[in-house]
Amino acid sequence: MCAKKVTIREVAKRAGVSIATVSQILNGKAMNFNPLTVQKVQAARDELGYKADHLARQMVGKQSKTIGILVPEITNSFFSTLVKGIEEELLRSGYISMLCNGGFNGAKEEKALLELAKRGVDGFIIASPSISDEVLKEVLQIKKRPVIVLDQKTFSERSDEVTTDDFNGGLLAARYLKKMGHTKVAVIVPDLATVNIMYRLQGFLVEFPQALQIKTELSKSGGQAVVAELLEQNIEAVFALSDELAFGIYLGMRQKNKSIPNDLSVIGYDDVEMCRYVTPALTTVAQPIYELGKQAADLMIKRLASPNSPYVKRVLPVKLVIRSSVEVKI
Amino acid sequence: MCAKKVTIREVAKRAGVSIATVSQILNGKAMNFNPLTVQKVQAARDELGYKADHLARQMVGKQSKTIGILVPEITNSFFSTLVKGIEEELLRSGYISMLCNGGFNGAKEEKALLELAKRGVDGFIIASPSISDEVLKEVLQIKKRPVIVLDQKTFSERSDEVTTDDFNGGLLAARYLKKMGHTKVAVIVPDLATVNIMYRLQGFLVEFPQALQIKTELSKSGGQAVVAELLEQNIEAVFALSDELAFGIYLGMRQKNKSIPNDLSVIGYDDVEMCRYVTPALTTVAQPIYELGKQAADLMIKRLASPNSPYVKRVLPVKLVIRSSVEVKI
DNA sequence: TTGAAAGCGCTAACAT
DNA sequence: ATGTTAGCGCTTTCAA
Repeated sequence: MCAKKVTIREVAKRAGVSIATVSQILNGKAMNFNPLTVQKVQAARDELGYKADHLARQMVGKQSKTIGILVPEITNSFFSTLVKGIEEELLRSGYISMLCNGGFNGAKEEKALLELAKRGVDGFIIASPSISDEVLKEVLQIKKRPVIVLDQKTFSERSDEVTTDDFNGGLLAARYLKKMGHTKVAVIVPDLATVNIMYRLQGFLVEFPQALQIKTELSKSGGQAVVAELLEQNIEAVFALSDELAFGIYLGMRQKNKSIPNDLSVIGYDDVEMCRYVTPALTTVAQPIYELGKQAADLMIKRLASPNSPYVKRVLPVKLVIRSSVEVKI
Repeated sequence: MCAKKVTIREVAKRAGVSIATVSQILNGKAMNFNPLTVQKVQAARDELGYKADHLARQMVGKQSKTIGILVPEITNSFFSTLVKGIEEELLRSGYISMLCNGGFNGAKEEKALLELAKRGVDGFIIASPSISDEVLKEVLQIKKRPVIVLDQKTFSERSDEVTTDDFNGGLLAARYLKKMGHTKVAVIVPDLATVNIMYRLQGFLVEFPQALQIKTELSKSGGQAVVAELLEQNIEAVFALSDELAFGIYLGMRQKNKSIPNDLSVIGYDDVEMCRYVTPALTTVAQPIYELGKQAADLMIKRLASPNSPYVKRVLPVKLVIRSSVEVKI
């Protein structure tokens, strides 16, 4: 009812002890105190509904229990489910997420990171291909706060890391295409290449070293733009390095009155939710995106708990999900 | 380079003035000071690269420049673009977003809101159908922090509000269907009905009072589940109260080997990005989702600037986007 | 076993 | 025009 904030002082007064005692007892050091005192303090706290003020606490150097998250584009299904995974795992441990959207824009990302740092986040989870190492280092150095780099880019040797098995993903896609009897294949390569995407490509090229490589933007419209060339070159099957790209190809094909998979087989990457709903349903390499987020959060929580343990790298498995966008030619 | 935090004291020393002077000058009260002093202080700040500590500032009762955002499901395209709009507008004014995902779960939402409150957010932007009024009020009362309720639910008369013209949206959909010659129509109604969705329905029913109403969950799988009944009842055209629902219907239809729009016309709501990429491209009522987010953020910023101005309600226009999922029968 | 007191970095009222 | 000082709510030595 009454909106007054109850402070530690009131609890102390009510319990008839000093504020120091209250602080101690309420912070896990109860064992050093007379059980009776403990009792009184806890009772007082409960009666008054006392909750320690987060901000005051941070000021004295405690954790903020807040993690900064930076993604390039929350609107992208991949990142939104990633964020969901992170956010849920974090909240479970009492951490909260501060989200920033970098928009693939270096300057904005830097600003966002700085703002996050100002608010005293305990750590950063960063998934952004365009963030530069220098910015990262700069932000990092302001205070010794842990960073977890996700998927998009390797960050030297100074952080934990979670990735998926990109190389294998590429391989899986290629093998499937080969098995289905395709030989004249292409792969769409983003102009803004990141480490993990390159691994996918490498995996793919193991089976199809001669594959036609077409560069474009890693987005729906990027995919759409590439259809003309695909058709000109008489490509049978194309490996899109992301589902987004594949969806763009779908649209491009429809606009040219061509059909998938008759006129062109396409295989995507990510296994975003919409893959099932698109026509024909998109065959794709599934990354455990939600799990990726959870793992990242988990790593962060562990790191915060023991800041000096050696850096960890986790790699999550991928798998092929066969649906209807690849023609069976044999 | 050096990770030490530079405090106001060092700036003061360097400039040869007191910390109070520094604080004043750096907080817009420079006009009361000797230009020379101002000069010195600013120089000192720049040389040292001083940035006021956010937390210390908050402690003395300043704003945190942080807004708490609660959405039910960030994974949903509608909410992710909403969040993007909010986040971008906020960041532009130096505010940062703390995002929580409610997951349509009252308890989790409450927890999230409480965590946000603990971190001293200046205000809340809440878009969640399942949040109860009591929880909202409770959180609100802890401190007098403004709330903006978005879309999903009206929150008594104690907050600003942004919505879109839902009634008109429903009307638009109905009129189009009628104009295209459809008479045997259905509308999918979510079992968890929110105010704005009800308006859509009402608008639709103006033109089709006798429309078949089918209840289901407001999600892709909800849409999928409803296809059987649609077919049984020989419905010609269906109004899905959200694009998600429509996508579900697409899948359901494909599974039954039926085609859209030949066997069933469908019209969606929201105009999520995927509408263009789905086959056939989905005709839908477009809400300016991104704009909705921006407006909400804008409202919040204004409210924070003048806490006592009268509450505002903005309603944004919607429009019909005609694509290929409705059959032209005339 | 408990309490007094010194900050954390900043702002704002009050002196000078 | 500028400096002094008292907090904000909490944690943490250090003494008692």
